[in-house]
Amino acid sequence: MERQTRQKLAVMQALQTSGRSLNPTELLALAQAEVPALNLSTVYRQLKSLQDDAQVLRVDLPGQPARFEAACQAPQARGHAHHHHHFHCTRCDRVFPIHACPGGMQALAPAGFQVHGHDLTLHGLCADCAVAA
Amino acid sequence: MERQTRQKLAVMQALQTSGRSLNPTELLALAQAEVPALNLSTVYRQLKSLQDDAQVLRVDLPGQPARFEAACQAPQARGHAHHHHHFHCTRCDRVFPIHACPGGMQALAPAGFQVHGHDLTLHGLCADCAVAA
DNA sequence: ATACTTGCAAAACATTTGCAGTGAG
DNA sequence: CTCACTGCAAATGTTTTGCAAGTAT
Repeated sequence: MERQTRQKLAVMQALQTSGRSLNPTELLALAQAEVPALNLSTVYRQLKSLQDDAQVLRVDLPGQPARFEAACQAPQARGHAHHHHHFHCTRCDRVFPIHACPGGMQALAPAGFQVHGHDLTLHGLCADCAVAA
Repeated sequence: MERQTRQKLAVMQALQTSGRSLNPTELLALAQAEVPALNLSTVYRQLKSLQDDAQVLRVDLPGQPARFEAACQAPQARGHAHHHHHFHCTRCDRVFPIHACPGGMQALAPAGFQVHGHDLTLHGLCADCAVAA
């Protein structure tokens, strides 16, 4: 049986309030506003549990430590999350969701290969940083 | 001045002979056939040096430790490597190069964002594993 | 000879786990 | 009152670094 704790609440709220992908250390700092004694191990454990509940999504960008984001509110059919990609700003290091996909992935693979999924990450400047640069 | 050592030779040869992407530990095992006392630190140091020489490319798949591959022989104009992507077989865990690209990335980004590059990874079964499954 | 490289051990990160004490149901 | 959850410390896995000894040039 899964219990409702202050720690779990704090992690989920920090994720929802921020509105973007956070790494566990950033998340710890934010959630400690709510529960000062919160421990990094607990953040990791709650992230795992929240992923199982489909309340949190893990975001893995190539060559970077994992980040986590609050799952989209609208419940998708049969529990799988909305297919999306990410934009990584090389200047401010923030990550933004991209709700579009080029498609046609099977055509890129060599003959005989079966494509079951894909990950796409765009790199560049976000709107804020493009203005600042 | 950069020196020519048995260790550097062994790392480069292991990478070229294998013909695929290897992680530093796999690479160490292979290169130790040539230089038994070879140390993992040296593998990492040589990989860094070979990347600077553009003889080796780093392959970062989301959520996985880094792998490395021998750079394509044909020298590209102005020293930048041939743009390519990767296919990751979820059964045998091998990684294959994909020399195609869907393109049209700028169109996926929100207004005001500048796309400077992208990474694409396909997941599924390679030809060998598709037959076996 | 000079100074770049190596091997080893230890440090630096990211993440996980064992365990005894705490607290939600 | 129970048992899942927490905090802490220690372990794990990957990559980096300090340093004294080795070796290309």
